[in-house]
Amino acid sequence: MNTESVLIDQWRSLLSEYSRVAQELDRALQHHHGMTMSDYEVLDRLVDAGCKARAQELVGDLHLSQSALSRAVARMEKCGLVERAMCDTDRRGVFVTATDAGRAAHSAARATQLDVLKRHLADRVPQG
Amino acid sequence: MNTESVLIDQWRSLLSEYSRVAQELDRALQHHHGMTMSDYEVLDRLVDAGCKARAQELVGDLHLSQSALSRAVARMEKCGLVERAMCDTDRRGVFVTATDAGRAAHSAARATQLDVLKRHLADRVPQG
DNA sequence: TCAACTTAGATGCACATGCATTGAATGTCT
DNA sequence: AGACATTCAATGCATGTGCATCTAAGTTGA
Repeated sequence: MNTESVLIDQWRSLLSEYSRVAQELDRALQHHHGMTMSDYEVLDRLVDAGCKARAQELVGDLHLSQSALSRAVARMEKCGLVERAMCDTDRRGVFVTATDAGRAAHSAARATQLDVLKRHLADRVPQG
Repeated sequence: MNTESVLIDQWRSLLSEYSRVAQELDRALQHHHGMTMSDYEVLDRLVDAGCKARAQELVGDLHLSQSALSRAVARMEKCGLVERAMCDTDRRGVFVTATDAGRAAHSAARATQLDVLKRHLADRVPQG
């Protein structure tokens, strides 16, 4: 049996599709919102979590290393999209909260994301 | 209808699976062969093309920018995996050829790749 | 209480990437 | 032939990333 070439084909497909969409998405987000795909992911999870979350929680949900998250938050803080706050119960921890501007940016970026996905995931067959 | 959340779910799945596999793959290739995932991709396409190809052709098949390819080839040349040669018919062009060491490295790295894919794509349902 | 260990997050560092530009070679049009 | 545009590949630059490390804070155990 041909398990190996099937695996490789699967991987190549996955890689291809990811690369295609990610490139468009990154470009669009960068161009329209000055935001990385990672930045948007962070903002998105943050909003999902009620616009306030421990950095630690976010790391678990994202495909980013701890240091990458730290810098993403720093970037976004500099842009006024989020704020960092001490955590009372554990002063090692950091609460990240989305500002009004952050929520607005998220909303706008989400529209951009959907637009890109519509154009570049359209040919995907939904899996049974 | 709920097209939008379906799209987003699809994208999140794609991103998740890609990230998981890519991370393992990158780590394994780096650790065992001192090679980037991109380096391996380049070497792989090169072997597919008969161990000799124009840089230009490679760019088309890969998910890399022209500059990234240029540097990947430079890296691999420094490691003795490939060689660059003038192209007679178009002296702007560059032929990239896999050396013996390059072919050996490809073969070894391919085994590593398959190992990772077996362990991390195993739960994928093959599509129709 | 004090020492050893663990955990949260920031940062120095090396490095891969994309964009824009450069320089050379080729093509095209008059 | 000569001027202008296009293409190939390399490179300066800015930036995002992971790894290893650091500091501060919390935890555990004697």
